[in-house]
Amino acid sequence: MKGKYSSLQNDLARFSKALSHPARVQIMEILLSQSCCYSGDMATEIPIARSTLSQHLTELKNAGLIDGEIELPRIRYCVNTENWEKARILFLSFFDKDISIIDDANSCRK
Amino acid sequence: MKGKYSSLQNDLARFSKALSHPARVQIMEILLSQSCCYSGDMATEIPIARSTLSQHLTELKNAGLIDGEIELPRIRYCVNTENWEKARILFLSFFDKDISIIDDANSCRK
DNA sequence: TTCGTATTTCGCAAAATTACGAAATATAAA
DNA sequence: TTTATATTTCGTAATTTTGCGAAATACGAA
Repeated sequence: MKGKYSSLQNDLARFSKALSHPARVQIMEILLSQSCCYSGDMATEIPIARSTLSQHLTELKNAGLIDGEIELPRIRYCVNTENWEKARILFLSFFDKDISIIDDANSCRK
Repeated sequence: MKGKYSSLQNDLARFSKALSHPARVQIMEILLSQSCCYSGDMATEIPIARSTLSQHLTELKNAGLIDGEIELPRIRYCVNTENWEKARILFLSFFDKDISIIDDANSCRK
């Protein structure tokens, strides 16, 4: 009782925080729908300044949900599939107590 | 092209924000596991001051995820099942995107 | 009425978030 | 070397979040 939060609670909160801004939701939707994307291409779709977009990309990167590969002068952003799957499992088990999907995911993992 | 965010994006961000703190994740877990709960009972499990807990409960209430029924001097909190289902559907559809797209992403990676 | 209980609201402070434009960075192309 | 391009980092500001303890609130019981 009254101990620290569990690591699952912290992980779910961390991923939730990463998705707690509509710009970041849109970024993930773009990356999920078209494999990879450059920051500039997203900037034409998302209604914020490029420097602000860059900050949101950094936050998603820090949360582990995306990776950025440098192809100067551009940077190619992609979903980090391993952590995306981790987040997916966390949210599915949080919202849907039917565990079968999670067991499948675990059995496919590495 | 650079329009406002869609209502689905805003809704998902709003629910994500509600779950973006481990205390609020724990609150939802408690309420989901035992239908309803009094603030004081949660206070014995969650490692924050009662006044801070009250703030988190208010945030979850504002996000629509929980309701509070007054039974003075206590308040009985319950999951708002309608909005919980709404959030559940949003998250499930967000995370259930076709994974093959992600495989494409890997195959096109330099 | 007074006391006890449960919870919130208030007042405050520290820290984080969000946002923008300007400047810096790093490379390829001319 | 100079120029163009894509993106980030810097500097700054406004707002929000998180946290606590003290005080307020509302009721039932003594």
